[in-house]
Amino acid sequence: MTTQKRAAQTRSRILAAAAASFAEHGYDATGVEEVCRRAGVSKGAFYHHFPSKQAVFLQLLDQWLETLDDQIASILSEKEDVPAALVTMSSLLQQVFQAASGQLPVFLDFWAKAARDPEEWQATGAPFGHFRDLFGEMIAAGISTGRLNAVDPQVAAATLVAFAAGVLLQGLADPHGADWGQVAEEGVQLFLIGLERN
Amino acid sequence: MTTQKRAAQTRSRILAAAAASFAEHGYDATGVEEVCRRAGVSKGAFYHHFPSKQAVFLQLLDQWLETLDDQIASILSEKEDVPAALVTMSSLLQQVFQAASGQLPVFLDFWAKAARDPEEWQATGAPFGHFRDLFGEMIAAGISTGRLNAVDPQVAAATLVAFAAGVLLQGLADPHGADWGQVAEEGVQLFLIGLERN
Amino acid sequence: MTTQKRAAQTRSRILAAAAASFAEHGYDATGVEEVCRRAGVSKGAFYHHFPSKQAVFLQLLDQWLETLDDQIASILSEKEDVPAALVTMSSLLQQVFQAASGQLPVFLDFWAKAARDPEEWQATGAPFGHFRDLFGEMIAAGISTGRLNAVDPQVAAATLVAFAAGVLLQGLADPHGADWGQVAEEGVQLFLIGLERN
Amino acid sequence: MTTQKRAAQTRSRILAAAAASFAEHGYDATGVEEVCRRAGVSKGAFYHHFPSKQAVFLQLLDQWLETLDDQIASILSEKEDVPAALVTMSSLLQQVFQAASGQLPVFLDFWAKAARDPEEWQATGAPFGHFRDLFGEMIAAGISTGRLNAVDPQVAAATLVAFAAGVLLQGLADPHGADWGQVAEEGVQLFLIGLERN
DNA sequence: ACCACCGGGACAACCCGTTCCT
DNA sequence: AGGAACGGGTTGTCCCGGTGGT
Repeated sequence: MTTQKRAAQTRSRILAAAAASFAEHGYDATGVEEVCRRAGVSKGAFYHHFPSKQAVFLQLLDQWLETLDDQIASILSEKEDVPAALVTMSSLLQQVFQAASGQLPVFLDFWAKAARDPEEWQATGAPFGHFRDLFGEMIAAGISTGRLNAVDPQVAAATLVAFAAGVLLQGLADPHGADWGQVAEEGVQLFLIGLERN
Repeated sequence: MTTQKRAAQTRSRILAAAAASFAEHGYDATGVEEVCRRAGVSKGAFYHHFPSKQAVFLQLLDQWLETLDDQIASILSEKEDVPAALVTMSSLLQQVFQAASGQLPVFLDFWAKAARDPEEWQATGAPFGHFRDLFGEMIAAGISTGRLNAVDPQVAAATLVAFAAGVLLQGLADPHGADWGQVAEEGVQLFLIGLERN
Repeated sequence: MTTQKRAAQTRSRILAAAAASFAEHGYDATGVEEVCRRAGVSKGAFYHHFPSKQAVFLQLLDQWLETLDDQIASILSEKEDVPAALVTMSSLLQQVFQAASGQLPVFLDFWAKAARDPEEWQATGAPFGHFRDLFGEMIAAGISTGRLNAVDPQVAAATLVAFAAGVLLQGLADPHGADWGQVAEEGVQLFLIGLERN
Repeated sequence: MTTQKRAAQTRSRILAAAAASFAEHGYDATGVEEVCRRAGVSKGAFYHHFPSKQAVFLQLLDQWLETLDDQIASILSEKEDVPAALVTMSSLLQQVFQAASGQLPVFLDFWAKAARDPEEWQATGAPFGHFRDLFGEMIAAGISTGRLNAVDPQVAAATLVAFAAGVLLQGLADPHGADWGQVAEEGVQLFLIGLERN
């Protein structure tokens, strides 16, 4: 039993080390050796727990997506007023940006790979579509309660997600080029004007 | 003279080969050798014309940015009606997506690097900020002509650019996950409702 | 008792799995892991029963040599007519070739190592010399009974063994390059003409 | 020109170093790094001249086969008396064994690989069949001149080659187990008795 | 000036046989 | 007997400099 615990610990140390290294230099520029050094394990241990470097990459993404999913779901469940929930979302953007700011570039690495290899996309990228659905349901709910105009919920959701992704994208490469928190908030407001009934 | 022409041709063949290779496998996964093979030149020629692989990459980006800049500027100058110009923009998105769809992933490669290494890469990335300024000016003009509400032009511009970038981003990885052309068009419409006066 | 039986079973499963794997990919190209997977045991078990991969290899060779020894000895004891026994041998060649054809390449692996590293490997390889002695005795017997010419029994035996080994060797790499069964039989006949009295 | 000469030199130094290393430790146990160290070149140079370790292996085999081919062909052309030529061959065996004794184990490495992979066999092993044909023609010639009995030339040739290969094989692993020179000579004599007319 | 080839050497990911602890 | 951990070793690829010929 102790050995299993040790194994789990080793596993998570590798994951943590990989997360840090990937965030620092990017996926490609990070060698397995560095991850091992950082985790304090041998290469043998690394390849005992993971079949490849890519496997830990995808594993990390899975973890993060799950976390993000939980955060979003909790916001959606708390608020019953749809417009207010959307505004809350905009502040989530800021949180995401600050909390995971170090790890966000890793998403870019992944995205760049996924854009070229559809298989890789489906392996882990597909859950992203889930976000669109979540927003879509939220907006559909807003429409049915009469709080929002009768737009196509899917399109509106895609618009929203696109906006959020774009804000992150720009904030990533040019953190001080604008007040991205303000942009997130006011952008959503702008969007809401077109969406809200009257 | 002939020599110079040959040289220029070699240069551009290298650039074209690099563009194709980068688009196919990504910057990191593309070897100088492959570029040379594709361009039909030797490595000696490659390093005679460019100091490094990265230099080719940045050169390519410069070219594309310039092209994009021209396209946008021409749209902005033609239309004097700001809201209509914005809608036209949304169709530009589709054009960009279809025309340069193969080369868009390269932007991601670049962005991922720029997000990490401010020094080297951001020199070329800076022009992206220029787009925001262009939009900002356009919106400011719309406000002064009374066509748009008195919002902060910079924030509104950032919002629009973010939206555009986000649409591209999603369309890149998941081309069939939604009708991105429709999203682009209707998304802009949505924002316009909030922007337009009355 | 049950424990001992289980242990013996595990041992033989490892040996069988190793035999199959070695035959398939060769000694060097076969990993201990594969053998374990195939045998359905853990690496711990493997190294509990055998001190090293090489030990398994040598053990397998021992087994096979013993088997071969028995086969040859039984043929030699049955026939009292020496020339006839030799002809029977030639059919044994075919049997060997067909029955153990999968395992013959392993002998090559062994031979290649033994040719280089006299210390470790030759201990097991030595029994091969035993075959020559067996043949030598047989031929000496044939001479003393007057059935064979008075040749040097050792040299004649070495000649026959060399011929047999050579047929196997060629048949191994080029099974369809000739009818090796025919070659074995007629080759022995040819040598017999030189050996037989009158 | 000078650079081309240097390149050719580098190439042959790599081949020589590889030959020596392979002979010493065997193909598998020899690392590319060791070959490079021995040749005094970098890995870059190695992989500039050869696409893989296996490629230099096959190249070496080609060279050796060619040499052997020449030796055999010269013997065959000098002697017009077939039986005498065969006896001369038996002394060639000794020469081969002594001259190339260091490199012979490499043949075993190759043979072991070729026995498992038919493709590899055809790449370089096929020429071995050529030897059989050479002997076959020689024996056929002997038959037509009335010096040899009317045996199947192909079978007789295969027998001869098998004998030769077997002698080498045994001499390789057990150089002092017998006087292989004597075995070669007397074995051929024995064989000739069965072959020669009257 | 332009180009071609040769060469350098660091480093990549991955896998190996084996040991140790439970 | 199970399986986690070790760490050195494998081949092959990378980007780039240097040197000489056109």
